[in-house]
Amino acid sequence: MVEERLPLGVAARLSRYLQILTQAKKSGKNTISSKTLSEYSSVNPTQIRRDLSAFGKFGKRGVGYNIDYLISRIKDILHTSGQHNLAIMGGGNLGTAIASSKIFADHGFNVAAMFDTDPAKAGQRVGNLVVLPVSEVSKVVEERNIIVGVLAVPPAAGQAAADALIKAGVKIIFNYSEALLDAPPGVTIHSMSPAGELLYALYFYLT
Amino acid sequence: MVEERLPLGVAARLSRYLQILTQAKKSGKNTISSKTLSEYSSVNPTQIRRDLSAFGKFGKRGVGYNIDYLISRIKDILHTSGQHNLAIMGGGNLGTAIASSKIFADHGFNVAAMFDTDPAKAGQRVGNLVVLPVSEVSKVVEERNIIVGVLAVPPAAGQAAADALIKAGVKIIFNYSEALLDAPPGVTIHSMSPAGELLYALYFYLT
DNA sequence: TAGATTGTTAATCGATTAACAATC
DNA sequence: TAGATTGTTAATCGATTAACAATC
Repeated sequence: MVEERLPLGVAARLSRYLQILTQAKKSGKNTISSKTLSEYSSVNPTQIRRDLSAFGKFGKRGVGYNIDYLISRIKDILHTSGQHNLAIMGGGNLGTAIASSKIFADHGFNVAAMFDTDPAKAGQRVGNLVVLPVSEVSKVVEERNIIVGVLAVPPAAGQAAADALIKAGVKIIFNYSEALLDAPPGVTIHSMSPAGELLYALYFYLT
Repeated sequence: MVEERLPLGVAARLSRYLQILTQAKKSGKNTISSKTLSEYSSVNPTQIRRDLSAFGKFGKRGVGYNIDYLISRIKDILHTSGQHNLAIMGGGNLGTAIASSKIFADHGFNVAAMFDTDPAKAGQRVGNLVVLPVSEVSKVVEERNIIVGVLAVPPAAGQAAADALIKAGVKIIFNYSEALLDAPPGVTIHSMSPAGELLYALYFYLT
């Protein structure tokens, strides 16, 4: 079997299916149809069947897809079965909310460190974590093998926080702030854009 | 000029441009090129020029696009110039973070109410807001003309929170929890999926 | 057997990209 | 004038959709 990088759209959709399947499993389901998956993902059911059947016959006609099996197959396709460590920049409400939720843990992402520029916050506990000063980013990122940095800081502090992570060797920056960030080649910036998505949803409501 | 609903992709991209332009303006820029917009949006520059030129000649050759002008043109196209009220369900860390940020305010969304199921939280202040009990959702949604509900609750409480909003007449649910939600026709559920997006970013890092 | 749902085809539509003349 | 960037074309590729036989 030839290993080629998936088209952007396919990788994005498979990631989305994986997230939905993980939740569906939690709610006690064992199988799921392309129709149900379509309702939760806003992807056309034919498209879903096409995406999956490109890699093998994963489903059972008349029944649907076995959730556990489909999760393991998609993880294989995306090469994302492992555990990965991430660091959160910002120990405020947002950083605390992210650290406390299982949203990343469910997919093998371990919150391995939390940093804050405020000296008064250093040493405070947030769940199992102790907030560290930004001066320790480089050391900790290397020691704990952190490849993903999550920005949960005010927009004005976004670029500085990103720079500290990048300098330390982090390769993927997940930006929860609305700041526009610059990064060198080889570093991926992924910005959440809730306001943009809300504008989009509103457009279809208004028209 | 014929008023037709935009294709999904076009509306999504225009919303994204609008969000980036709003940030770029804040950083003091007056003009922006399709190349720069491309770097921040991950949309091909030719695609951006095509999206915009479908509605008129908004740019200046050799210079780029005037940011203020482009913002006002895109708002016209998306019919999103007005002010809209939203309610946040959940007065925890996430709800507080959303209420405190300007991420929605920049785009004309006003956080008009915050609710929590915890009676101990009712009456507490979060910024300019007073946390209200869930029993008041229907009354407040009507009084304050709220059309968007933002879910910032634990996954197990997601469906109940959504149901309360929908019953009250909210038409757009913006889901920050990882819960899978069911909604009747006419109600749009828009779920954030940070874990899914992170899996996607990781795939391209690993391959 | 009857009902449901997959896997697959075929046709259409929108997205992507390179290239370049027009023009600021 | 020189450099930069838009607006636009043309060609290719991927997404979308309806439809339906296969089969659980």
